[in-house]
Amino acid sequence: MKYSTKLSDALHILVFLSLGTNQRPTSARIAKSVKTHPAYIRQLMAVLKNAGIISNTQGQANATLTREPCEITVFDVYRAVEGNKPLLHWDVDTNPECGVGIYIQLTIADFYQEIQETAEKKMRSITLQAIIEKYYSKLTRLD
Amino acid sequence: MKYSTKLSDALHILVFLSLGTNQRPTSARIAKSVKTHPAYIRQLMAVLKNAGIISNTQGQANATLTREPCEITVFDVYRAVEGNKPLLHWDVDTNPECGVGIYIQLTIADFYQEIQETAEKKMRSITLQAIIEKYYSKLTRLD
DNA sequence: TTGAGATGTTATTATAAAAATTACATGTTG
DNA sequence: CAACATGTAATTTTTATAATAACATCTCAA
Repeated sequence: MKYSTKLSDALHILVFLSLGTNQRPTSARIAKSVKTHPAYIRQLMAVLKNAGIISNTQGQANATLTREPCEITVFDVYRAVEGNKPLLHWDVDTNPECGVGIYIQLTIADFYQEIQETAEKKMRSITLQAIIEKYYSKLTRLD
Repeated sequence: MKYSTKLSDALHILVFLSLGTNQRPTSARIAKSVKTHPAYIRQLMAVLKNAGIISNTQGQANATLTREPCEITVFDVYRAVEGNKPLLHWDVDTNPECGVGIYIQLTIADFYQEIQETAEKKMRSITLQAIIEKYYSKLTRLD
């Protein structure tokens, strides 16, 4: 399949909103920046709105963050756009007849869960604020 | 796309080899346990062999681990089968005309790298030995 | 009140990464 | 030599995702 870039694109949207250019944040303008289709942006924004991360009104291009960038974490956005989809996938379809098969995968699932929690903890520690700051520093000095 | 289960399947193979049943570990037998195609198992085993995790001889079904299960980590297997593929993917194809576009994604890439390293550190801490032990404990008591 | 322009939402199509499968060369052993 | 195994490349199928289309609904200003 294609790789999911939903998290990246959703973060892109949030940074775009934070920058607050003098132009209204229409789905068309954001789509141009992300280089994608406006409808896809609207879909992501609907999800972000549903998760309470942004607010919006139909008919108007007035999307804004519902809270400060320092209070929005990468994990909030990940959960919003990816739901419960994990980073690693165990093999659901093994042979149930073979005792080894299913129990190995269930064991692997346990360890994947540990890896997931570790990654999620890290995601919780990264705020939109941090992303914006690093973005600005990239703009000024080229590091 | 489909989700990759290469890591899970490769770990499955390694546990299968560790268990050391009285039957030879042919790709056909392992495939039956994983419920997949023998050629796919051979492909994964070729990768594991190439990474120095197992040894094998063509024509014989004599695959074995090259080192103790406590010296093989989940990360070793991840690197072997997934190469440099990361857990999270930033959006490579943004608008270069829009300063926001590419620099946001480069910034996101930096933070993804941090998340990646955190997850990899965790993966390094999980050994095949630990998986085998947990597997056995699942077999005996049902937890 | 009407029209331009915006979001909201569903459905369909295209893309791409992965597993499944095929085919066959090559190696091993009895 | 025959049966059976791995090694490997090529092709096909599957499937999660992005792209796109279509249209309802909302907002605002002329």
